[in-house]
Amino acid sequence: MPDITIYEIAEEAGVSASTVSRVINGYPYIKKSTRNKVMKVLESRHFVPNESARDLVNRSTRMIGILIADIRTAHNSDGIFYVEQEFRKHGYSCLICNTGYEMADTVSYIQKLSQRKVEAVVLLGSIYQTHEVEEAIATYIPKTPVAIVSGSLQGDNVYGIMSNEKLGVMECVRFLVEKKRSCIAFGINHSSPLNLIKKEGYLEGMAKYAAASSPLVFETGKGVELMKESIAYFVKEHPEVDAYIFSEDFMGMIALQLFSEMGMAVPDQVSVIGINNSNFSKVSIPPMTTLDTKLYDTCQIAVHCLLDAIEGEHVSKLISIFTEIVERETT
Amino acid sequence: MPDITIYEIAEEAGVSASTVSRVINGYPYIKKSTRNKVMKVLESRHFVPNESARDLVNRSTRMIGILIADIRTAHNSDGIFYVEQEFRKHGYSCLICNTGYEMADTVSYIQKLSQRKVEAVVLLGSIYQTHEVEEAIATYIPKTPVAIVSGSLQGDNVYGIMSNEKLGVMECVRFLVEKKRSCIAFGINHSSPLNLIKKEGYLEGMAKYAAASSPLVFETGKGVELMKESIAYFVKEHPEVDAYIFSEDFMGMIALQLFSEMGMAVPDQVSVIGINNSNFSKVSIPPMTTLDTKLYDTCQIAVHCLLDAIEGEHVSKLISIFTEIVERETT
DNA sequence: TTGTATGCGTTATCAA
DNA sequence: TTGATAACGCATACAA
Repeated sequence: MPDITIYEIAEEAGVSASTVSRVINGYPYIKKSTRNKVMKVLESRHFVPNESARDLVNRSTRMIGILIADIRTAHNSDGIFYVEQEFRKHGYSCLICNTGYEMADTVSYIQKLSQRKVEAVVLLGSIYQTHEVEEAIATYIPKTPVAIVSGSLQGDNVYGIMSNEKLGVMECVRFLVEKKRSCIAFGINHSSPLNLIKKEGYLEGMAKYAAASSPLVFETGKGVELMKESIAYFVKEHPEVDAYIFSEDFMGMIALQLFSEMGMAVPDQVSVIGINNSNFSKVSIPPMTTLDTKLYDTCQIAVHCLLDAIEGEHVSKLISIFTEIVERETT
Repeated sequence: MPDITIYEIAEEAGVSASTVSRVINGYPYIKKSTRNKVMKVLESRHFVPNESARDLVNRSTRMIGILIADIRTAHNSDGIFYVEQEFRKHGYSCLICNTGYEMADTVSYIQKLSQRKVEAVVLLGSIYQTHEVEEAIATYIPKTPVAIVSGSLQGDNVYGIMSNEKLGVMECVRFLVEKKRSCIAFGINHSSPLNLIKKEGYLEGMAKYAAASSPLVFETGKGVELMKESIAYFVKEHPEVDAYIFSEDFMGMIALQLFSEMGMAVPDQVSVIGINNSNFSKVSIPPMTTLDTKLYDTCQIAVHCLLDAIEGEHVSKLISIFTEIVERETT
C-alpha cells in the first residue's frame, strides 16, 4: 500500500521532514505557528507513523512477549489480562503466544520473539521450567529480561515469581485435619513442575498433620471427560476418602458434579478444596473452598521486575509470596 | 543492544551482505559451497534477522490484530485460540488487544494496529458493532481487511461472520414449549448487540410458539455477585416461571447455584438453557442444556475470509451459519 | 553466481 | 528554530 509518509506531510506543510518528525515527537523548540501548520496537515491526512521504521532507528519496539501453553484455560487468560493491563499502562504492547505444550514449539516462539525484538518476555506457567526453554533463552534472548510466573529458571536475565503453593497445600491439609477429616486424597491433572510442588506440599502436610493416615495421590490427564472418568475410578476404589484436594478448581468442579451424581453429600460425606480461586470456585454447587494462589499479585510483581530490568535496575532473581485459603462451603 | 547483523555474518563468511540475505531467503542461484559457508556462520552466531528492518523493506509484517473486550471471559479466549491457531498455520503472528468496553479505547487500539501495519484485524464480539469503530476503521485502516465475528459493520474492507443466534434462541423457546414448559423467561447480562438479537429471537419465539403467555425479559449487569442478586430478585418476583434461557452459560451456572440454594429442582421445577456450549455448561450440576453458537466455525471462516482478502480475492461480505441445541440435563 | 548501490520511513547529528 | 544528511538492518535491481 502506498502509505503516506512524513515527506508528504512535510511537502504539504511546506517544511522539511525533520520538522514534521519533531512535531510528532513533541520536540520543544519549534515555532508555534509552524507546529500548528504541521499539526493541521497531520490530522487532516490521519497520519500514523510507521512503527517498523521507528523501531529500526530507535532500536526499541516497546513490545513484550507473553507465552502461555493454552490461552483457553482460565488461569492463563487471567494471567495474560493482568500482565497486559499493567504493561499497557506503561506504554507497551503485548505479543501473545499460545505455545501449546510442546517445548520445541515454545523454543520456536522464543526465536520469533527474538526476531521481533521484544523488550521483555513473560512465561506464564511452570511448564516452561525446562532445560530446553532455559537454553533457548540463553541462545536467542540472552540479554532480554525474562520473567517466569509460577516457576524458576537459570539465567542472568531471568526472574522467577511464584506464590508458595507448597506451603499453601500443606495448610490445606491442616485445614482439613482441623475439620476432622481423616482420609485426605490429592488429585492432579498432569505432572507440571508446579503440580509436583503442590504434591510435595500435600505429602509434607500429611506427614506433619495426618501422620496416622497414608497419603493418596492420583493423576487424571487433561480434558473434561478424561478427568471425570479418572476421578470416578479413584473414588470407587477409595470409598474411605472423606476429603479431596485438587490441583485446580476446574477438577474440583468435575468432582463436585460427580459427587452429586453419586449422591455423596458435600461437605458432609466428602470435602473438596480446589486451587486458584477462579470463577469456577465461585459458581460451583456448593461454592468451593479454594487456595488463592494470588495470580494478580505475582503478575503485578513480574511486570514490575521486568520494567525495572528494562531500565537496567537491579532486581532480585527469585520472589515468592504467600497463598491464602478462601473458605466457602465445600469443607 | 549491539545486535548482530548480516554485515557481520558477511564479513565472517567472507562474502557480501547480499549473499547472506540471499541464503537466508532461500534464493536458488547460489554456489553450494558458499551457501554452506554462510549457513555455518549463521548457525554458529545464532543469527536472527531483524523483523523491523524486514518489514520496512518488504512492506508487510505478517501480523494480525485481534480485538476482544475482556480476554478473561471464556468465549473470548476460546475465540482468540481458534483465530490465532489458524493464522499461525499460515505464518502469521497475532497481536492481541484487550480493549475493555470503552469504544474510545478501542479506537486508539485500532490506531495502534494501523501503526504496526497489521495485515488484517479480527473483531471478536458484537460489542464492536458501533459507529465509532466503523469510523475508526474507515479513517485508520480503510484498506486493511477486517472481520467481525458475531456482528456486522459497514465498510468495503469489512466482513461479518456470525451464527444465526436469533433463530437459535427461537428454537430454544420451541424446545422448551415441547417440553411442556408454560412460562419461559429470558435473562441477559448486558445489552450488547448480540444479546439484543438473542432477545429478539426469544420474543419472536414466544410469539410463535407460546403465544398464550407473555414474554419476560430481564437484565442483570456484569460480575458474579451482581448477576446472582439480580437473578434472585427476578426469581422471587416471578415464581410462576418454569424455564429460563440465559444469554450465556455462565449466567446459567449462577442460576443453577441459586436454584440449588433455594431448593428448586432442576429440571423438574425449573428448566435452564444456556448459550455457547462452554466448559461451564459441561461441568454444571446438572450438566446444562445449551445453544451451541459454533464459535470454532465462525472463527475458522473469519480467518479464511481474511486470508483470501489479503490475497486480494473477492469474498462475500456477510456470512451466517446455523446454531445447534445441545441437550443435557437441565431441560 | 556474486557484489555494489539504492531505498524502505524514521530519528538524530550537525550546521546554518 | 529549521534543514540536510547520515544512519538503522535488510532486500533487490542492476552490473559484473
